[in-house]
Amino acid sequence: MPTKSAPDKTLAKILATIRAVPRGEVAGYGEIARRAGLPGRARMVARILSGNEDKQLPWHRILRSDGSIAFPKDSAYYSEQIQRLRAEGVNVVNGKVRGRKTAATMDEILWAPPEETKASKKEGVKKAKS
DNA sequence: CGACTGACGGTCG
DNA sequence: ACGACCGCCAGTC
Repeated sequence: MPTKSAPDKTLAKILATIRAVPRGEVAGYGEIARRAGLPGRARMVARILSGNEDKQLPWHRILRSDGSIAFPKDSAYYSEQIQRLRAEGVNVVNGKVRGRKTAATMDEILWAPPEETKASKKEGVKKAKS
């Protein structure tokens, strides 16, 4: 194996970070790299994933920074990734993943955390709890 | 050693 | 919202 590439340590770190992504969650390439302590190595993460063979690896949870699928729509992986994500309860629309940022449903808005409390300035939007 | 490439990211028109 | 451009990093030719 001629290519020695990055130290196995780095590789392991990245893989570990990817595996650390909880089910039903998604993360960007750059995000993974950054979490792994490798800022600016987004492409390296992509390279690793491109050559991965580990089925255990939740590669489908890795998307672009804008939340879109990294594959062209005509790619087989494209649909597969979306299916896997949906299987985990992730909302995917038009090749893009809807994180909690985009409040798709009204429920999401009403149930949203006090972060965007701007809504609270309205009338009696009392916050509810589970 | 230099050019090309890629499951990227951010900016600009 | 979308595509064109440019910048980055590591690997391959």
